[in-house]
Formats: sequence, C-alpha cells, structure tokens
Amino acid sequence: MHDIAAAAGVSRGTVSRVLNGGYVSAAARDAIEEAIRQVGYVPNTAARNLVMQRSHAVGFIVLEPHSLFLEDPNIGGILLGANATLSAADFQMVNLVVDSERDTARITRYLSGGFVDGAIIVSARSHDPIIQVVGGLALPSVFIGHPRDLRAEIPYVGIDNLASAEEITTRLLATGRRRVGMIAAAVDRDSGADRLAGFRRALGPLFDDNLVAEVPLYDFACGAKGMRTLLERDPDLDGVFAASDAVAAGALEALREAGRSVPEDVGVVGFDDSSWATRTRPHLSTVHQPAADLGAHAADLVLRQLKGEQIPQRGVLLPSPVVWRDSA
Amino acid sequence: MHDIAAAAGVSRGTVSRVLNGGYVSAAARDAIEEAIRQVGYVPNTAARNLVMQRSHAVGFIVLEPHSLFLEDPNIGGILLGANATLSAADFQMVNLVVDSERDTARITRYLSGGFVDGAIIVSARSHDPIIQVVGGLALPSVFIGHPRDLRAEIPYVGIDNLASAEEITTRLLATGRRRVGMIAAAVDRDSGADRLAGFRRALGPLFDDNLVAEVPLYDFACGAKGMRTLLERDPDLDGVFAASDAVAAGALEALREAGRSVPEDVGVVGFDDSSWATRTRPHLSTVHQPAADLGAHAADLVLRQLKGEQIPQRGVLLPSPVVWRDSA
DNA sequence: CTCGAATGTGTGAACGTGCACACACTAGGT
DNA sequence: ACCTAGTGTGTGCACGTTCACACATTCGAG
Repeated sequence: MHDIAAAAGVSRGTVSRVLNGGYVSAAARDAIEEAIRQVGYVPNTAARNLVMQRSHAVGFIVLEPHSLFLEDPNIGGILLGANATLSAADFQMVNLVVDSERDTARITRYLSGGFVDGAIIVSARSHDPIIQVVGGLALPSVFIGHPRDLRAEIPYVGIDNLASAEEITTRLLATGRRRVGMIAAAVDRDSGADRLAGFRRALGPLFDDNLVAEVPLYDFACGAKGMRTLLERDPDLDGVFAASDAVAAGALEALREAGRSVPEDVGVVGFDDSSWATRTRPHLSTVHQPAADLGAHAADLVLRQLKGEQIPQRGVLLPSPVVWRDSA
Repeated sequence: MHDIAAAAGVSRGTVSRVLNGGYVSAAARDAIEEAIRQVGYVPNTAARNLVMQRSHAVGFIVLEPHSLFLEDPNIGGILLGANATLSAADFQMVNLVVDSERDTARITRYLSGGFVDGAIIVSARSHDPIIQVVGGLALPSVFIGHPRDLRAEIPYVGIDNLASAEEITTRLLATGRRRVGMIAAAVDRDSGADRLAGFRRALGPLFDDNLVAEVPLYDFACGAKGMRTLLERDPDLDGVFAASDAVAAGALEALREAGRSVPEDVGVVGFDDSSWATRTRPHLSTVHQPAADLGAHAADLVLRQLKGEQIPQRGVLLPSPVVWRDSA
C-alpha cells in the first residue's frame, strides 16, 4: 500500500480512503487507481483482519459422521448455497465436521479463537452440546433446522417438516390407499420427529402405531429393513411414507424382493427430492427440499448479523412443495 | 499474549517461545502454560499470518459446474480427505468452484492475492487456462488427475485410469463375453480418454470402433443414452464397460427397458466404486477409486511444499483395485 | 581464573492495514 | 474581515504476533 501511495504521489491514508470510501478528490482517485492497476496491488487480508478484528471467515459446522456428510444430499446443496453467498460477500467458508465428543471440544476452541466471525450449523440434534457452546459465545450464528432447545436469540432456517409430511401423506391417502405405514428414520432428530408427527396428523383416526417402523438413519439400508418390518407386521399394506428418498429407495428394494409392484400394489412417497428420487424405478413422489436456498439464506442471516442488523423474525421456514412423480 | 506474559511474570518473547519452540526453562514454561489455561488464551491467527506472510489456508479448486460438484461422488470424497489432512495441520480449506471463464479471472485474482498459501486443483482438463495461471504463480499446488499439458514442475496425484480400465475389461472378457462395447464418457477429459485407451488395449484385435458410444458426461442420463446407441448398433452385445458407475446405472436402466437381464444376457462393469455401485440391481462390478486418499495425499503434498520440501517424484498414482460384484 | 559454549530471557522492530486526529483549503454567510 | 461548514489530505498509533539481537547466567574445560 505504501508503494502505491508513493507511485501516486499521495499518502497511505488517501489510498486507504479510495479503498474503503471517504473524501477523495477525483484527481487523487484516478492516480491511485492507475497505480493499483500498474502494480497489481491486492490488499493484504491478514493485515486488514488484524486491524479490523475480523477474520472474514464463517464456519460451516456439520454435526454428522464424515460418511453421512457425503451421503446426505441435502448437506451438499446447503454447503453450495452457503458458499456462493459467502464468497460473493468476500467471506471464506471453513468446513468443520463434528463427529465425536472430542471434536466438540476442538470446535469450541476454534469458534472462540476468533478464527471465524460467524457460524452456520447444520443438522444439530436437540440437546446437542454445540447449542450451549454457540449460545454462550455470542458468535453470530444460524442453525439450519431448529432443535427444540435452541436459544431464543439464535435464528434458524428450515422447512416445515411437519406440514410437508402431513401434506404428502394426505396426498398419498387421496390416491385411495387405506393401510398406510411409515418408515420413520432418525426420530431422535427434530426433522425425523416432525415428519412422524406430520404423518400422524394426516392419518388422524386411521393412525396405527403398529404401522410405524422406526429406524435409526436416513439411509438405504434402513429403508429396506424398515420396509421388511412393515410387510411382516401387515402384508396388506398399500401405502408407505418413507422419511427420506434414500429410505424410500431402500423400501422399493424390499418391496421388489417381496414381489410387490409400485405403485400398483403399494404407493411409496419419500422426502427430500434428492438425486435418489429420479434414480429409482419408478421415480419417487416426494417433498422438495430447497437445499441451496437454505444455505444461501443462512449465510445471508450470518452476514446481516455481522453488519449489526437485528434479525426480525427468529425462524425462517422456506417452502418445500410436494413433487408428484410415479411411485404413488 | 502480552496479558499472559504479565500474568506469568515473563516477557512476550518467552511466551512466544513456549508456543513455537525454543529455549525455555521448565519453571517459565509451567507458569506460562498455567496462565494460558487460566485466561483461555488463543493465539490470534491474523496477527500470526501477518508477520509470517502466510494465510494458513489452501484453496480447493473444483473445475466443474456447480451441479456436478454435488453429483460427482469422487469430488466429495476428495474434499473430505483433503479437509481432514489440512485441518489436522491447522490449515483452513477454502472451496472455490470455477464454472465459467469469468470465474477463472476471479480465481486468478484470488490465488495471486495471498489469500491462500497453496491450492489443490480438481478435475482440470487439458488446456484449461488454470494450468497456465497456476504455473505462472509459483503457488504450491497439486493437481488431482493429470492434464496432458501440466507443467513438469507441478506435482499431481491420481489413479492409473488406463491400467485399471484395461484390468477390469480383461476381467470382463474372462467371463466369456465376446462382443464387448464401451460407453465412453467425457473423452475430452484425461480420465475419460485414458479409460477408453485402457479398454482398447484390453480388447486388442477384438476392438471394434463401432462398439464405442461416446457421451459427453459421466452421468446416469448419458449412460442410458449410450447403452441404447450400443444396442442399436449391435443387439447381440454381451458385455459393456461403462466409464463410470453413474453411466453404468444408466446403462442398466436401458438394458432393463430393452428386456436384457444383467449379468445373464449382458455383463456390465463400471468405474469409481461410488455409492451408485451398491444402489443398483445387481450391484456393480467396478474399479475402486480411493477418493479420500487422493485428497489426503494431495493435501499432504501441498503441505510438504509449504515446508520447503522438494517433492521427489512428480506424479503419484494410488492403487485402484477392481471390485467384483454381481453385474458381471 | 578465564574463556567459550550452552541455555535462558528481555527488547525493539517489523508485518500491512484502518482509524482518529490534526491540518489545509475553499466557499458562503454574517 | 471573520467564522463555520464542507471537503480533502497527511501522520502516528494500534492491532497481536514473530524474529533477530543483545544480554544474563551457568558450567565445564583449559
């Protein structure tokens, strides 16, 4: 910066002003901009960060085992959406995968160390220690999804899992299905619990506890296992709401093994509208999850907190429309 | 740092030495470490970066459209592997997706701006402008895959696409297949061209140009299209090497439509050993691609360059063994 | 006893910015 | 002629480190 000040015949202060705004004469501005172009000057991030007490980085914290980080199609979309918004604002995104208790300690140190100015937290469960950590840190943060015990002052972005689950189940019932079950995955997660609650609400008096197969994960293998359980409990089943597309794909596999055809014998609906949905045969009817938008929105909320804005409404729910294809 | 120096009754210099190594008495070290714990002190990255002229960040540059960034199962694995290695060394990974010519300019500015100390570049094509940029920048970099015109002094990590393609094709021939075709995707890419070359070498005199269907992308839809083309050209085809698992999955779909059963009528093999491989029916015989290892290795090479080490061999090829399942 | 090496420790100068402040000039109103 | 407000510019300090250097102490060898 000193060099280009010298080249333009002005002082460092003036250069700083053309870079950051302030009173500068047209002549000085032109000379400086010319010098910048000539020298190929780029401001030094470290020095700027140092004096500004800002790192210009936002943590993207994924509370999942590493493998699920890849498997879960939503996380990738969220990441991309957030990354696009952040890099447009000249912020870096730092990926942090929290897999164990030990990692929680590491992340706590990281977040409190001024390495990042804010954080986007993906797939936190209720009672996750990270909630306390972030709450105590006064670090501008946004959760994607909303754990029940999330502090009131921390904003979140999500979809209405309950309403969407209710909607697609209702839609499934409208196709004339009478014995409809659910493969409920990850009910320890808020998304999982809400999807189950939505299913229950859609069924109303038809709800039968026996027709809910609970499985631990949102994945293919659990879907197949859950489907087999349901078929055992009621061979006359004619409809299934799978808690995710991966689960639905597993269910399709189990149904095929059992000799049932979809959608003729059994109607199947999923959730997420991930790449699974169009890889299966038949293509899945499902709920579209606007992953990239979720990420972009979350990033935007972090950025706005960083600018000192007050976030008016605490939670934002993005629309998640039903996409009707061939599996039901 | 000044505070904890005061608390421990020593000078900043001594504190710096316990942090970075050097002559320190046991007494001083204990007092300082106690003070650090008490205050909860964490060194300031920006200040350290400023004086060290290092950003402690490495760019992860993906030369793909945003959508493929998600679709391609390898990139996710590479990213995770690289991220693990980098964060273990206290380096941040900055994701940069290059999608257009305009992005190339942006990345060039970014790389030359001292925002990152090094770069890992994924899926560059031959003659990609990024090669010139990185070559001219003297920025410690590693390519994953090796474009033909990659400068001699830039190391790369990859797998031997040619040898592996040859191996799996040979294996397919060994099952007794006589008319074997290939769905060759992305032959403008080095990986695509090498896989085709390996196929050709395995077939030797049996090679028939007519039995190669070229498709632009490594994806499901192209796989289905390519398979239909091959069936049209030769309905008696009894074996197919698909350039990737996604392509193979598309091929399976087209074969099912055409009433062929796999592996009875037609043997199919893929490439990548991605999640596709076990989602299809039957499960795919394929070539395992060590994505996470590739990423970890690349990160390690960047880190070693940063430490000033000379990288002995320019290119490293990681083993990519054939995984034999049910589709052939 | 002296010297040099090994082991510790403190100090000042960077690193490249932003910001507060002091200052200079102009224009317009009294 | 004076003051004030607006506009434009230069200077010094601070941000939190690392590093080179100067200096202090101890210890063993000559």
